[in-house]
Amino acid sequence: MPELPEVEVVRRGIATWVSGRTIETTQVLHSRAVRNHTGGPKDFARRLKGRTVVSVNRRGKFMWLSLDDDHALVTHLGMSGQVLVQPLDAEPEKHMRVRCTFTDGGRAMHFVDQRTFGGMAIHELVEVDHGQWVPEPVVHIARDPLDPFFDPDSFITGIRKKNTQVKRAILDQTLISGIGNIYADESLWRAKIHWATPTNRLTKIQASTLLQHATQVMVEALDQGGTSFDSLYVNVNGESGYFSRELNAYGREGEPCDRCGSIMVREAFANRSSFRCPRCQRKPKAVKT
DNA sequence: GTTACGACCTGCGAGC
DNA sequence: TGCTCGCAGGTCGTAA
Repeated sequence: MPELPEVEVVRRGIATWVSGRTIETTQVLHSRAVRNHTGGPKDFARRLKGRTVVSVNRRGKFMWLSLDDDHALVTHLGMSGQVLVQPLDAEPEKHMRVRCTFTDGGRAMHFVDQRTFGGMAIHELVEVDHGQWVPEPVVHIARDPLDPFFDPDSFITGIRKKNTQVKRAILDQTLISGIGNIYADESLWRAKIHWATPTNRLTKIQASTLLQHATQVMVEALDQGGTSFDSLYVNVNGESGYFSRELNAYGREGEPCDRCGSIMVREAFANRSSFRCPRCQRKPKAVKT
C-alpha cells in the first residue's frame, strides 16, 4: 500500500524517466482512473497531447507532473496504484488504466491500478506559501515530514488541540501528510503510544517523540525502497521494496514484540486494523477501544 | 468548524 | 468445484 516512502520512490523513478519529455498520445482504458478530471477521458487525453513534463513533485501521497502550461498531471496511487515505465512493445498489464507515449519514441508510462482507488487528473497549479506551486486538489494537504518547510511546532500544537484519537489524527492528511495505516502503527509502536490515546492528552514530549519516530521510520523505509507485501507496490521498473522485513508492528499479530516479547495484538480501528504491543502501548485510562 | 463513518473497488483466501 | 463473504485501506462526501 503506497504511503510516503513508496510514492517518493515512484516520484524519483518518474523524474528520471519522464522529465523533459513531451507526451504524444494518451489512452484511457478505464474511465474511473480519470474520474477526478472534470472534462472526462477524451478531454484528459486531448489536454496532455504535446505537453512537456517540466518536473515531478510530491506532497504526502499526492504526486504531480508539472507541465509546460501551468497545469499538472496529478497522480494518486490509492491502495494499489503503480506507475511503470515500459518499452513500447511491452505486454500491457492486466490492470493498466492509462498509457502515455512520448514524442521521442522511448519508453511509455503506464498507470496500473487493480482496485481503482487511485487516479489521474489535470489541474491548474496554485501558488501557496513559500512561493511554492501545487495543484488545486493538493492545497488542503499538509506538508509531510520530509518537506524542508514542514513545521514541527505547528504539528505538535495542532495535534494537541484536536479532540480525537492519536491514530486518527496522524492519518488525517490535513495535519501531517504521507502517513498511512502501516507507518502509523510503526510510529506509534516506536513511540510507545496506544492508538486510541486522546490527542488532547498528549504531552508536548509525546507529540514530539511521535513525530520524530514517524519521520525516522519513513526515512528508513525510503532508504530500502519502500514497504512491499506483494506485487501491489513496485517502483517504476517493477521492483519491490524491502522495508516489510523491518516492520515491528504492522501485520505482526500473534508474534512477539521486538522490544518486550509480549504477543502483539490486532484490533479493529475505523473499519481496518491496528497492531500494537499490549505491554509497550498500554491502553490509556477511560478509553473505549 | 470538527469529527465520525460509509462508499468506492478488486483479488484473494476461508468457509461451506 | 463453485459460491459467498470478509478483508485489505486512502480519500471524499455526508451526517451528526
